[in-house]
Amino acid sequence: MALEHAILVSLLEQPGSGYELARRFERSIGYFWTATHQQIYRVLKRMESDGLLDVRDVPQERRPDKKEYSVAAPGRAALSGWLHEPIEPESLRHDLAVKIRGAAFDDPAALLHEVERHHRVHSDRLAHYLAGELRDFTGPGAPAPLDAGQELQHVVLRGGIAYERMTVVWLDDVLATLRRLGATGPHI
Amino acid sequence: MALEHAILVSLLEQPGSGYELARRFERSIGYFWTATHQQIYRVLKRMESDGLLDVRDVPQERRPDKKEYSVAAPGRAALSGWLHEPIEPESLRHDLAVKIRGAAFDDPAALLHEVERHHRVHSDRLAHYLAGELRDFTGPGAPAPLDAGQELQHVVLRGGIAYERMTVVWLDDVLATLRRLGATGPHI
DNA sequence: CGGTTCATGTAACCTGTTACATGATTAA
DNA sequence: TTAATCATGTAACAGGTTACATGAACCG
Repeated sequence: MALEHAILVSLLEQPGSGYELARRFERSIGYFWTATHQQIYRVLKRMESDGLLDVRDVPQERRPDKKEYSVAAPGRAALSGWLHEPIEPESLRHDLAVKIRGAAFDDPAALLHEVERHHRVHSDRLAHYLAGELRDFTGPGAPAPLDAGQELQHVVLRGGIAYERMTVVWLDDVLATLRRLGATGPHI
Repeated sequence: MALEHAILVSLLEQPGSGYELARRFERSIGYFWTATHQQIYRVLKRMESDGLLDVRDVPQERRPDKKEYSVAAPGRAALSGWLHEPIEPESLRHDLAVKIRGAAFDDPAALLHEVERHHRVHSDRLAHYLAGELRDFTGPGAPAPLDAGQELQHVVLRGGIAYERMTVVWLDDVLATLRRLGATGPHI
């Protein structure tokens, strides 16, 4: 149930509404955990009724009112407990790899456009992460020295950067392989 | 519904029983898509009743009989259709990154053992993939030249190798960061 | 007048996980 | 005789996805 924990971390970093959380899950924390607003509202409700979160109604002018959630003491304890439990190292879930192996039973060259599209998406993400790193951690406007929370956010971002960089290089390899197969020969 | 497609690819590569598929999902195809036997049996049953697969009862001596599944024409068509559809580039789902960011609100040093454990698991996977590459693709006993299917399996395996290598390097970075924070200072 | 942003939700469905269950054979 | 391997499944539950729904404000 890592979504709960991701929400606890995000609300500890900064209290906010379901809507705001949904947007954070599109960037920042969303770099390594995704969730839709439907999921978030459902889980927030449960966490509140379980006493992990506090809610505060915030009336706003010219905007709909919002509910601002923050972490209650039992929520903090739950997070701490989870942090001390071991978790399973993740395994990949990679549709594109399934497609690439499946291409042996179809036309490998037909995958070229798809792989090129993924290549563009990952290149864009890489550029976006690098811009964020410059803005928040390594650029002239960034705080120095960083506090522990910022150091940890930075090392997680470096992981995202390493992942995207590795993926772009691998997709180049995939493209070269598909082109070679398309050029030299027939398929099954 | 990528599990269906992963099963189609695996059964095209080699027909087999639910049990055999479950074991393949622990290695080979499991490097980039995981599934348990319960899931596999459920999906096989559905795919068979949808006409995507053929079943053949195979009586065995000194072993329980098994059901050998193979891909029927509509299954092959379904795979081909999926191969020509675009899919969303994946996003990461990485609990460990959630934990690392969460460590700012707990004791960063307490995560050291957990991260070291993940480091060992990924190092082992890397060694395992490299051994497989040598055995199946680059070593003296490997077929040469490779056919299209083998080339594609190899490029997917190279992706797994790149992923594990990147992860091990990143976890070194995480360990150094956690040690630095533990050494220098108090936390929130 | 139409699209985007802010803000919240319900309902149905599909997928994935965990626990339980059976039963034969083979190796230590 | 105990554990592991081969082989198949059911049931309950948790988690994730997709579609539908509402409504104000603001920008062009």
